[in-house]
Amino acid sequence: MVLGEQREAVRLFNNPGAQECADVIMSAASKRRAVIVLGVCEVSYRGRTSSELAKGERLVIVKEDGSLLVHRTWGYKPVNYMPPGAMVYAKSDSGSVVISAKRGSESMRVVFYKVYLAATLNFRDGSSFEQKGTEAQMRDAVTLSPELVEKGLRVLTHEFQVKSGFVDLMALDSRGRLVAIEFKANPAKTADVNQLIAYVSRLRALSKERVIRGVLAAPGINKAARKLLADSGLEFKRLDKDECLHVLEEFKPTMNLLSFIEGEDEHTT
Amino acid sequence: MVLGEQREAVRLFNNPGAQECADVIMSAASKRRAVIVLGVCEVSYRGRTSSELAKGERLVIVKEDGSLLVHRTWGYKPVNYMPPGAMVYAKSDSGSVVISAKRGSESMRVVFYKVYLAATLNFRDGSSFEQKGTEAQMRDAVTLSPELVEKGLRVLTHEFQVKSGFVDLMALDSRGRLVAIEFKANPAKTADVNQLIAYVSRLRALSKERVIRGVLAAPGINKAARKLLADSGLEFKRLDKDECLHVLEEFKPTMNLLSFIEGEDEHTT
DNA sequence: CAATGTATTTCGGAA
DNA sequence: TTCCGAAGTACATTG
Repeated sequence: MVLGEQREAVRLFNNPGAQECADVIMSAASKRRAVIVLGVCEVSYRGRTSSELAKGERLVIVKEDGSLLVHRTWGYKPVNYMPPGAMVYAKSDSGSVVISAKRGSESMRVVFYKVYLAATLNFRDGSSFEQKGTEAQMRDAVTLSPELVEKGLRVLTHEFQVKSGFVDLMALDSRGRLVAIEFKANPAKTADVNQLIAYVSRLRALSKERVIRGVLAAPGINKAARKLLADSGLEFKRLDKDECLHVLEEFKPTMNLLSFIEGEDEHTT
Repeated sequence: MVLGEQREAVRLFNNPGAQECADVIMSAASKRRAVIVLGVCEVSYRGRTSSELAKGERLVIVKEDGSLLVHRTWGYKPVNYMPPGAMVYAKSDSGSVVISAKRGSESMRVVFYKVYLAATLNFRDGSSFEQKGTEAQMRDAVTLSPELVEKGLRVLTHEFQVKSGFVDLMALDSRGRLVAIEFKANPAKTADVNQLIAYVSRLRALSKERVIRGVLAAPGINKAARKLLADSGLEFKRLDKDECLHVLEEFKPTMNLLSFIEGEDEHTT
């Protein structure tokens, strides 16, 4: 493909026969290389559910980690797939290419009646994927600047475990009341309120004499969720993702969060 | 690609120049056809979060609905993507191919420094995707055969709305107590118990004199969830997916569920 | 290893 | 259109 180079990043097989195509897939699998196959196929899956997909033209990707994706020409999600870790086999069977994938009790079978194109990928891709603006970062920002939620707030701990799960952040307000804070990076929904309800009721069961506040901190909240929250005696605090990122940027030069928290724990005796 | 046929399912562009590649993508977009591009690219995304992905060899799929996927050679999920509905543009810029996608406040930019292969797909795929063994089907099976959960159970309604959400199935047990049933197609977790807790506490608030039972019906349950369930005075009922499917198969010849339920509603005055 | 919760969740259905 | 919850969720993280 790329003449003059040692490594061939892409090797094409145009209109391969069934046997050739099966060989290409098996050979790629043995070398831990990804393969893409374009053609007419049908797919069946047995495992967590069962599914059947009748004949049609699709793109199939067999990845080097054993994951297998069947993509149509529309939609974000693959119409059928196997998660990473599957054992993938391919064979020729009466003019068709049969790709089978097994992973525990799950199995998938793709039958290609016609293959337009197969390509093996010998790709290099060591780059890391950097992402900003997640829920964890909102929590970190509030840990660094509790006033993002309210003035006088003091952070006690994060990921505090109760039976129903983990409270994102536990804090004390200016009047000494415990505050359980649940962060959401997206507009809060009823399910998120349920989560907070469960946490707060657990906390109240743990300590009946203390006043426990529950705060849902998110960039927004829908109407039903807001109503449920109010009815449950809990609070909403709008928290902007950009503000949080801004705070993190400010603190970044000084220290990183991990060492900050670890250090504090060590100094607190 | 397929000689002698009118339609060309796959059109290949081997080592295309930047301008040619951009043209191929724009032309495919205008005809609502999918394109795949193999090559060296970097990706940035701004929107719900921000992300940067440095240079590496990847497979990019531009689909006919405007979705755009950047796949590495491993992993089920695309490393970067735009959901369906994006406006996709491509242009050549100083030897590189720049693909931009916009959708509301989200935007993505893929820069290809080298394209090994581009292919436009003129695919036919009208087949429907059939799936069996979902949570909704478990609920339907129990509606048809309430004894799957327990003897003497009578189904009242499904998707009963309370403030916290929708109760999968409401029923009366043999002693006239209300039973709220939550189905899970997968082994039940703490989060599922929290959901049931929220529903049952809502129902109890609605009718203080009635006894309300809460049942979590799933093929299994993990330990923590089972403990939380017991502590909350709720019940677990193991429900096998295959049994449910069996019931559905049995009833299938007689009537379909929809007409069954609709009909019952009409006759109930 | 199991369990827990996020996700640029996506997707479909119902109000 | 908005809202809601399931998903063959996948995935990272932590006990």
